[in-house]
Amino acid sequence: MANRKMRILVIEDEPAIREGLVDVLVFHQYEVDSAATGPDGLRKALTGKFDLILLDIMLPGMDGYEICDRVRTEDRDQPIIMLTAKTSDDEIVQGLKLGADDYVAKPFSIQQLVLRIEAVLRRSGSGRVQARTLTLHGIAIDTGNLVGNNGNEDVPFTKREIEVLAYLAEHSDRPVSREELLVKVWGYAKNLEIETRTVDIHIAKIRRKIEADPKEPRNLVTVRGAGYRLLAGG
Amino acid sequence: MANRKMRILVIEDEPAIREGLVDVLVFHQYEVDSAATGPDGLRKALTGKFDLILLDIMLPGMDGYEICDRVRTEDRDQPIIMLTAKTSDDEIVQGLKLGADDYVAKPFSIQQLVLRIEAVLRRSGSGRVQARTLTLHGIAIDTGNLVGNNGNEDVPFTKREIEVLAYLAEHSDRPVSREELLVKVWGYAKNLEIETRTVDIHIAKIRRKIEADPKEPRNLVTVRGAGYRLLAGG
DNA sequence: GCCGGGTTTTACAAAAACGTTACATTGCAT
DNA sequence: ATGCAATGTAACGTTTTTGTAAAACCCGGC
Repeated sequence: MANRKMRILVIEDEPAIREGLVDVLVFHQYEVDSAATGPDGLRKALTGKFDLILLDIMLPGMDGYEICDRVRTEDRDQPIIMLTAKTSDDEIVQGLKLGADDYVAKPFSIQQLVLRIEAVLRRSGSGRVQARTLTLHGIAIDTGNLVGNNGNEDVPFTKREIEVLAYLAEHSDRPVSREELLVKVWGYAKNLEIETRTVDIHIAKIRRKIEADPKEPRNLVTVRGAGYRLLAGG
Repeated sequence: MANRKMRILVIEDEPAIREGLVDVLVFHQYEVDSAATGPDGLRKALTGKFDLILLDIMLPGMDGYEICDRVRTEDRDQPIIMLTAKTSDDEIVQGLKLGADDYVAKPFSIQQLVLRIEAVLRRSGSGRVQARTLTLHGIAIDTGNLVGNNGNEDVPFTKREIEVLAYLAEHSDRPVSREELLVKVWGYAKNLEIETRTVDIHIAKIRRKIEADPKEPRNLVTVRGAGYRLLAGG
């Protein structure tokens, strides 16, 4: 599973959008299949071979909610991203409640969509952290090779550390709580009473690697009462 | 995301249902209290500290309609969801007339109920402090990151301070009393003799952060005898 | 089995936030 | 002006949150 191509199914009736999505995803190194109708999409989805399903809500023959529901009945862990035309909260909430992992409101930017796709795939445990470079104050981190370079020497990171950093980087507009990290990175079930300090420990270790002065962090700051936040830019 | 747990009161006489509801709601991250009789339920409901009340109609001592009515007389905005055993239109209509925000007919699926709860809470907009920017005279406050910026430097806020500011901002058309803040932000029960100055202290601390001259507040003013008021705009 | 890197728990220290008490000050009615 | 109730706030003790060293644990490779 390490480096095989991820398989994505696109269920979308509008030809222009469907073909555009397929092209973009192929360009981004995914293996892509597509369906133009609800029933056809459901049939393909139920083969269970896809790492992710991109699912439009408005479809001829069968709407996205029902497909989502039926696929999830079959496979609780099938990652699904809903494509919703409206931004109505109700619609989004309904989608998420039916088990979608994320939703993207149309019109969406390709970049946005690809980010979400990578996030969902990583979360789903397929374990692929997109190889890229995180540029912080005083250090650049190659998430693919698990190493950083501070201009002086290479600094090795563990996989877990990179996962934490990648998640924080993806949500660098806000602080991320320990609970959220436990759920999204560690895969703990939500709602459990928490009695672990493992997040803090990992943050401390990361800080020792990425901060010139870990006591005065400039990259990975604590927002007391809310969580940790990675400051973008460098 | 600086948010507190939502508080829900369950008023239901049948122990099995009541306890089941409590368990489910606790699991869903709500802070839950319950009452088994009408009078007890009314007493708790009138404390005003709950973001939502789940109210059975058939109750010993006092029926759900009366409770709904009396609670609504006290607080027009108290969100209430009725639990009705019958699906009779009359019953539902009567409940909605009396001001219930929604009704759920027994037997209901948990999923269904949780969806309704979330919908009502979202509509009522109470509780969770959503990330946004409060723009005041001389300072802009990012409630998601718990920091303000006065054009010169970053000013950190605590969670409680942000909750108070957010509540005042939401009701900036009028002064908000200390008691109301204690109920809505601190979660104290209403009608208790007050012997704490903690609200004043927090106001003082907030003023030191948001006012150029805390002695002459321009953003957070005192309305003697009525409470505090946050002046919008900047 | 044993070793070793990575991870988690334990245990304690430090820092920040919180609430109370005590007293000062202000505004308003008389 | 005087008195009283409401408001402001400094200072202190308590609780909660966060930081981190050190020990325990876990698991794959040999």
